[in-house]
Amino acid sequence: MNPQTIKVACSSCNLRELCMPMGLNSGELDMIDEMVGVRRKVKRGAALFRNGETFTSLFAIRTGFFKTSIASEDGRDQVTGFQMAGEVIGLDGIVNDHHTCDAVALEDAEVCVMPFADIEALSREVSALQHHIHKIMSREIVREHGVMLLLGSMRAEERLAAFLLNLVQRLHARGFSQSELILRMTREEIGSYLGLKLETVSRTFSKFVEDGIVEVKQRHVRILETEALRRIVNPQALL
Amino acid sequence: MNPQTIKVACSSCNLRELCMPMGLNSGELDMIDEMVGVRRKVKRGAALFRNGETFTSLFAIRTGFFKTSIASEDGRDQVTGFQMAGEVIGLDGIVNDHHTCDAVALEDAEVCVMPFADIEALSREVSALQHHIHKIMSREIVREHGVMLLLGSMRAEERLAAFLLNLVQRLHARGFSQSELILRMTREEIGSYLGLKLETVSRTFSKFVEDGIVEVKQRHVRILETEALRRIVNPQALL
DNA sequence: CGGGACGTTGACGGTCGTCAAAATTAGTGG
DNA sequence: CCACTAATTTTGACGACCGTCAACGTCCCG
Repeated sequence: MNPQTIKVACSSCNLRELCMPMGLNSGELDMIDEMVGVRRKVKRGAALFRNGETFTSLFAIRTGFFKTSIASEDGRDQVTGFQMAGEVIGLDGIVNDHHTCDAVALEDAEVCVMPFADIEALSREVSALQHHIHKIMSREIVREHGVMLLLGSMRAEERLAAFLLNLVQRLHARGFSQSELILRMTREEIGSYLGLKLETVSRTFSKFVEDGIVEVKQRHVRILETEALRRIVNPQALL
Repeated sequence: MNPQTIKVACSSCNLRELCMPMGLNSGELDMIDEMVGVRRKVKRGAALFRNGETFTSLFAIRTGFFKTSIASEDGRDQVTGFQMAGEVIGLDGIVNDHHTCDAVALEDAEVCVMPFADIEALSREVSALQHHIHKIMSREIVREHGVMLLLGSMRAEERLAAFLLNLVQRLHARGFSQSELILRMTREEIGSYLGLKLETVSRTFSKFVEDGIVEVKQRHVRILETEALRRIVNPQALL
């Protein structure tokens, strides 16, 4: 059997609560199973889609870790997000029928391919799915507002602290440790996301280690003082 | 008649092509007219909605100019966008049924109130409307990617040049001049949006004036050298 | 075992933030 | 309509933060 077309029902997927609406009856679940046509495997370093490619589907991440990034005409690029299991990517492609960013796997990954035409058709039948899609898009808008706040008003230490807290919180929601994580991205990719140069990211990690807030061994990070990170993000909130 | 409940049909609104899907038959247009319940006037300085308020409706701007902003817990705030006629605001509220930002009118404004429950109901009937809503949300996501690029990788001059070009382009699409505009926001609000302090915004304007690229008289701006602004945004693209 | 990608650290400089003061404008009430 | 006050804008001086450039160290994969 072609590994690209393995079929596993959404109704029995353990990420169901992350990417699908709750409270559907079995008939509705069957329709969603049918809509999610195929799985696709993406090797580490490979692109799920690239800027300019025709948009046909949204992708729900089953396993693995992605970054999305855009490039300006003069070659600068900006990482716009890091996505993990249960999150949906490809929303940028809807408006103009082609993707406007690159989505690259940072570790071997598998995604569920959801043809957008099918999503829209099914949304007209199942209002819970319709509302779920709207929520996913709204959530992405709200997330980006938070990134704008970070990029627009925070200093390097605040940015990195906020980044670590956000990552570990999302990982914890998926059953991983609250205090330990493995970074799937390079210092340069972190820097691109946070609007910092890779040297500044490295220095800021070193500062946190000196202060006893985290332990860092390459990409393995152990958070020793979550509260200290919170205070760094929100210095005035103590007053 | 209560001015808050004046009714003017979408089908005869001259902003139709900006906020509504094209190619609807008259029956579909009637349904949309019915969904857009009321208009609402918002005085300059007043809020259309505020962070924490219950989300019920999206708003299409008929006249006027808005800013949206979020506040962090420690009092910093970040302008997340400036919106003008034909644009839709309130999308942030969908995900958690309450708004997560403030929308404040920067000049006297009038909006069309579109109850979101009605939008969803009608979207299930009219697939062109459904797709249009998806596009509006996707467009906002793509716009925010651009802001992230700006905040993450551009210097002050590049940010302000990109800001002016974006504003004048959107105004031109609404029939205004390609080279002249009136800023409806303060230097501080521009700075907040661009991740700069108001003094830096002011200094950068002065620099552009020295260089003969723009004329600035308070909030009135005349662009003398559009190409120079483009080169500032994309310095390397010339090579 | 070797080469290349990745990460760390140091020295230095530039950009932009901070603080301050003055100028100009806008808004308010008489 | 005008006077007065508050808000906004401009400009300067100075310094902090972070970017740049460079060298070195470490890890991973073939």
